[in-house]
Amino acid sequence: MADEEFAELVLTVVEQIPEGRAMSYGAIAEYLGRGGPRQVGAVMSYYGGGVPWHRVVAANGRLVPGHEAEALQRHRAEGTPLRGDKVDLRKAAWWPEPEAASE
DNA sequence: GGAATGACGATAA
DNA sequence: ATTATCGCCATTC
Repeated sequence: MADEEFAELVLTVVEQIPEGRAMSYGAIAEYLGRGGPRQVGAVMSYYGGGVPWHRVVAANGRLVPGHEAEALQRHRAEGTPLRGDKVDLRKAAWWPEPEAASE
C-alpha cells in the first residue's frame, strides 16, 4: 500500500489545475519535492479517478496513456492549448500559485 | 538484498 | 519526428 499522504498531495495538486491548463508528472513530483514522475503516475493510476487526471500530461505534452482519446476530448471541450494530439505545454504549462509568486 | 516493473524524463541515434 | 536506451524513485517478487 502506497503512502496515502503522498497520494493525497498529488490529488490535491491535480485538483488545483484550472481549465485550459496542464501539469506534467515530473512537475508535480518536483513541486511536492518527493518521489518522482513514476510515483505520481502510479498514484494517478490508482487514485486518479477522483481528479481531472486528463489535465496531467507527460513532460513532452503527451496525453495520459490508456485514455488519450478521453483526455483529448476533455481538452478540446475545455479549450486547452492543444497541438495536434498532444497538449501545448508551451502555453498549457501550469504551476500552483503561478501569479502569487510573481503577480 | 537483487531483479523486475511502472499513467516518466531526458538524451542519443 | 520516431524509436531505443539509460536513469530516477518506490513498490513488489
